[in-house]
Amino acid sequence: MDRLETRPEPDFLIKDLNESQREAVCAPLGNMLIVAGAGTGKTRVLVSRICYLLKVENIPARNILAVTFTNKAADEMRERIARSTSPEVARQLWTSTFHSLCLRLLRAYAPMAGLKPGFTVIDPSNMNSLCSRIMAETHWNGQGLKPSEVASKIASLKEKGLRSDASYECGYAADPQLQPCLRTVYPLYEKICEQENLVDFPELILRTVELLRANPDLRQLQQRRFKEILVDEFQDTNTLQFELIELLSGSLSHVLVVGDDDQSIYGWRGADYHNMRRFLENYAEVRQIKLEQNYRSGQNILDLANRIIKHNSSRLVEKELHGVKGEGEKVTILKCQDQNQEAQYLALSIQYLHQEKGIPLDHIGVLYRFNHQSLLLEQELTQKRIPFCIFGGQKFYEREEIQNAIAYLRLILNSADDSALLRIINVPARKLGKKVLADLKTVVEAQGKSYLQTIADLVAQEQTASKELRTLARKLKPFYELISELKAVRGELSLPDFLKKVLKDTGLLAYYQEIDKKAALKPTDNFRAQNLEELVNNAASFAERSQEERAEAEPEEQDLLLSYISNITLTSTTELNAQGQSFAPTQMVKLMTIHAAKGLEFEAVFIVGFEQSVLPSERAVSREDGLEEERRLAYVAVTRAQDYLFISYCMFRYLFGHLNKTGISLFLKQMGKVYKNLPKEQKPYVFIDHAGY
DNA sequence: ATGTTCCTTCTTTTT
DNA sequence: GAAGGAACAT
Repeated sequence: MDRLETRPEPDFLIKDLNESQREAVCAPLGNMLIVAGAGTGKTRVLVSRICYLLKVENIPARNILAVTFTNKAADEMRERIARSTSPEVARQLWTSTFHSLCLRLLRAYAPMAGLKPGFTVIDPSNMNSLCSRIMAETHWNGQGLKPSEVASKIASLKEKGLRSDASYECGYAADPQLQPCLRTVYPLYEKICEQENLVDFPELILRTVELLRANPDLRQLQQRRFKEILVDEFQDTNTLQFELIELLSGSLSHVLVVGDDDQSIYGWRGADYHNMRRFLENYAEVRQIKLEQNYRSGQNILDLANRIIKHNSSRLVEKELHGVKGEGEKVTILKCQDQNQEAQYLALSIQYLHQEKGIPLDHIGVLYRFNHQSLLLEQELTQKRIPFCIFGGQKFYEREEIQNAIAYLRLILNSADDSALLRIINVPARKLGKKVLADLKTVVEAQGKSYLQTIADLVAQEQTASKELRTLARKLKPFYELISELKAVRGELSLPDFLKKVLKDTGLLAYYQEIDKKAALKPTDNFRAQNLEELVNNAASFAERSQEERAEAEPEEQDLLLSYISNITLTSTTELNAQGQSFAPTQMVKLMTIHAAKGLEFEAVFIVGFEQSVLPSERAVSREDGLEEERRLAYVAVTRAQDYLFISYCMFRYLFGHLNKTGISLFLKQMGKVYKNLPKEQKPYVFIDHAGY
C-alpha cells in the first residue's frame, strides 16, 4: 500500500469491469475503435474512459470532446461523469451532439462562416414549407415529388457534402426526376436561406465542415483544443459527420469511436456503418476492441438474437453476445390468426406479467415496426384498463401552435426571416389574406428587401405614396406596430415574461383558446392554449438553467431568446412529450416503434407483427442493404429484453384497408431452422400456435 | 374566410 | 382505414 501515491491508481475505475472493458478504459493514449454489442456496457466504458483520461492521464477537461447523437445521451454522460469527478469538471467537458457542437462553433465564428450573427436554426418542417414556397413560386409541380420529399432530397445531398452546384456536377443530373429539383429548387433554396439568415440541420454540419476546410488557422486552433475526441454510436454517422471529426482531430489528437454495425438502423437516412471500416483505414494505429459480454439479457434471448443476425452477410465484425445472467426464461413465439387475436393476447400477457410475476408496468415495452400498428393495441389496452403511453408520434415543438409561437419569436429576432413572417402574418386572422399578400409580394420583389423591411418602408412613406400603396400601408400598419412594439420591449422583460407578452399581444393565445372552446369534445385532445402555456413554463426552466450556467456561457451565447429558440429546435422528441413536459411516465406500459426503442431496455419486451412484409417491411427490401437493415432492426428489437421476450405474428393482417396474407417473418423462419431437430427442452423458445382457434 | 367532400396515399425519423 | 390535401361551395 502506498498512501503517498499522487497519481491515482485506476482501480476504482476498473472495478467490476471485464477484461475487454478494462482494456478499453486503460489503453494508452491513441486512436481506438470499440465494437460494442447490445447491452455490453458501452456507456459505462465511455464514461470510465473519460474519467481515466481526466484522472490518470491528467488531460484537462476542456480538451476532451464527447460527441453523441441525442441530447439525452449527452446529458446522461455529463451527469455520470459529474458523479465520478465533480460537477465543476463535468461542466468544462465538451459533451454535445454533432449539431449543437456545430451550432456553438458557428455562433462563435458566424462572419467567417459566411453567416450573419443571430442566424435562425430551422427544423425539417420549416424546410418543407420553404420548399413548398419555392415550388409554388417557380410553378414547378414537383413531378410527383412532394415538398417534403424535395426537402429531404436537398437534406441528403447536403449530408453528402454537396451544394447545389456540386450536386449537379456530381452526376445527380442524370436522374430525370431530380433534375428540376437540382437546377431550380436547390439553388433557390440556398439563396433564400442566405437572404433570410436561416440554417437547417444538415447545414449546421456542412457549414462547419466548410469553415474548417477553408481556414487552416481556425482548424489548428480547434485541433489543439480537442486533444481527446470520443464519438458514440459511430455506426450512425454520415459522410459529413465523418469528415467533421477528421477536421477536428489533428496529428496530436486521439479519436475513440464506439459503435455496433449490427445496430445500424438509420441507413435510409444517410448513416453509413462502413464509417467504422473507414475509421480503421484513415486513422493511424487504431486499437480495436470488441465487447461481447452482455449484462442485459438471459442467454435464451441472446441465442435467438445471435441466430437472427448471423444471416447478415455484410457484417463488418463477427461477434456473438455471451450473457452473464444464465439461461433465464424461454422466449415465447406466438402464432395468431389476425391482429385482433394478437392484441387480445398482448393485453392478457401484460396482465399476467404484471399480476403474477410482479413486473411493474413501466418496465414493459411493446415494440412494432410501424406507428399505425399501435392503434388496435391502444383500443385493446384501454378496454382492459391497462395504463399505457405512446412514445413518438407528434412532437411538442412540431405542433402547429408551438411552431406559430416560435415563428413570432423568429421574426422578432431576425427581421430577414420572411419564412417566419409569411407563416404568421395572418395568424390569427388580421384581414391580410391572399389579395393583400399578393400586392405586398410585388412590392417586396420590386424593392429587393425583406418583407418586414418592405412593410416598414411602406408604413413610413404612407403619406407620400400612391393611393394603392397607401391603402396597402394602412392595412399592414397594425401588424408592423405589433412587431415593433415587441422588439422594443424585448430587453426589458425576462424570457418567460416576454414570451407571455408575445402570446398575449399577438392574439395567438386568445385565438387558440377560442379554438379549444369550439373543439372541446374529447378530453384526450391536447388543448392548444395549454400547450402554449407549457411553452412559457419550458422557457422559464430554460432561463433558470442558463442562469446557473451563466458563469460558463461564452459571450456569443448571451442572448437568451436566441439560444432558447435554437435550443428548442434542436431539442425534441424523446425529451418532451406531446404536452411539452419531461417524459418520465410511471406505472404505464410503453408503446413505441423499434427505431424509438434503440438504446432502451425493458424487463419484458413484446415484439408484435414479427411477420413477412411488416418486419422485414415490404418497401424496405427493395433498397440496397434493405433486407439486412431490417434484420438489424429485428436484432435491435430482440436485444432490448432483459428477462422476458414475447414475439407474435399473424397469418393475416389488414394493411391499407386490405386483408393481406402475411405469416411468419423470414428472420424467424431462418432462425428456427437450426433448432428444427432439437427436442423442445433444448430450444431457447416455446412456440404456441393460437391460429387454430 | 371558413367549412365541406372527395381523393390520394401510405415506413422507420437521433438533430 | 384514416389522415391530409385539393378542389369546391358557402
